[in-house]
Amino acid sequence: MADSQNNAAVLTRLPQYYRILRRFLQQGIYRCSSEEIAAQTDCSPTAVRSDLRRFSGCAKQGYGYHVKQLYTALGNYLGVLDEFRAVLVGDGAAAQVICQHPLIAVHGIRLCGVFSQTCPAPLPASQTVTGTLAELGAFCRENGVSLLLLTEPIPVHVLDEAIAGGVKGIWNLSEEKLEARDGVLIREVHPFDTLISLCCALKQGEA
Amino acid sequence: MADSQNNAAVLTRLPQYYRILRRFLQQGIYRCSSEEIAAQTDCSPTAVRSDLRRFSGCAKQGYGYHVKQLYTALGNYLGVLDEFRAVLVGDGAAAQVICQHPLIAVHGIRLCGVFSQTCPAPLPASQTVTGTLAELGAFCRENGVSLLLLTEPIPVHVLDEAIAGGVKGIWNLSEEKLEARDGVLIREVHPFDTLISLCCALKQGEA
DNA sequence: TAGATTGTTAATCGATTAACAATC
DNA sequence: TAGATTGTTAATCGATTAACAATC
Repeated sequence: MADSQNNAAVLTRLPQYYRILRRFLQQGIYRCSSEEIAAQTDCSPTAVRSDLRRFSGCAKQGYGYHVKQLYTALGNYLGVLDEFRAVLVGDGAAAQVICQHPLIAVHGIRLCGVFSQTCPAPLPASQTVTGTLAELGAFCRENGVSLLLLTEPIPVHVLDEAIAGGVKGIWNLSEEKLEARDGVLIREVHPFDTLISLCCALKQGEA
Repeated sequence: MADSQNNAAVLTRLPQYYRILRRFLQQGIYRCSSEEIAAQTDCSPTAVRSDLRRFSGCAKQGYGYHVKQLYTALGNYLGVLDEFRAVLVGDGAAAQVICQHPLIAVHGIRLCGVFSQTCPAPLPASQTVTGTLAELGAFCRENGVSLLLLTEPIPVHVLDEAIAGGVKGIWNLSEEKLEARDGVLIREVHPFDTLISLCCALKQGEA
């Protein structure tokens, strides 16, 4: 209701703001204006204000935004404070990289397990379980896992088991496209696409 | 000239098409329609046709697109066939993950070196040099490196040396924002933003 | 020729911004 | 009060789409 501004474009920017606010907090900045946020992004101050309108409880006219309040409100809105349980399908290197991210290392997502065709080596200093794909479905069910992070393709029947085990969202970093399924949200993620567009820009007149 | 359709939105889609066409080729599909491409993406067939208009040499009315030709033309346009030389700044795990991507493993980008505060372990079965950040600038100059892939923040003076050494584009996967510099293209990449938006969608009514 | 599918335009849709009133 | 900055609207801008002509 009245969430008319809940469009796709806004939803790509809210996580950016979240990141920027976290940096502000780390730097001891507790108050900021839409202009200061905009300077860290590609958007205009007007766009920032328009996006953050729904969090107007964290702002005062003439003063700006209360960073801590806004960070919390945003985190709450984005579901990041819910500590969703996740499982990674991928090899040890991918797991190590992903574990380092603040969203997992600090808070937001709780990475409960890492699974692969052959069981990955245990992660250093972590209580994350490792196992083979055959164990994935049961593990999801027993541990209330709702998120699946894919860095490599998995067989369809393994995916079916995970979904049967309660997985509701899939973050797919692999090259293989997943087909849509009822009741399951899928995000195909392709970071290398931006590297290609960088090459393109580099090739066309250097600037 | 007459490149009026060269807007940002199109440039985010061309790498997608490139990926999809590669998959088609792997599957032995040598001809496809705009509808078949669109089915693999979030866009409409009309959008695909409009985007690919500039490659009309690879299409025939009533027939569709010639996959091989279009793949090559796209790769050429995107600069991916130029085999830019790149250096990665990051630890061994990040390097291992990034090396596996077809853009680097197969063709497109030539990863010449991996550098970090402490020298990373050599990559398995690869001629990629490893070294410490102190060696980065000289290495870039001596090896014609034009791309810097960052998976962790680097000290400003190291970045300066790399740029002085000829780096023209930076693909920044780290959390630290880089400030703009003349003559250097920077892409800030945040794959985890999509994971956050997935959490958000998951939190709001499951669907 | 009939069928298929691109190329292209004009209309629609949605997102961004400029400007300023509201208010701290 | 004066200065700053949000909140909000109306205008602009740009991207998407529907529809169909062109043509293989």
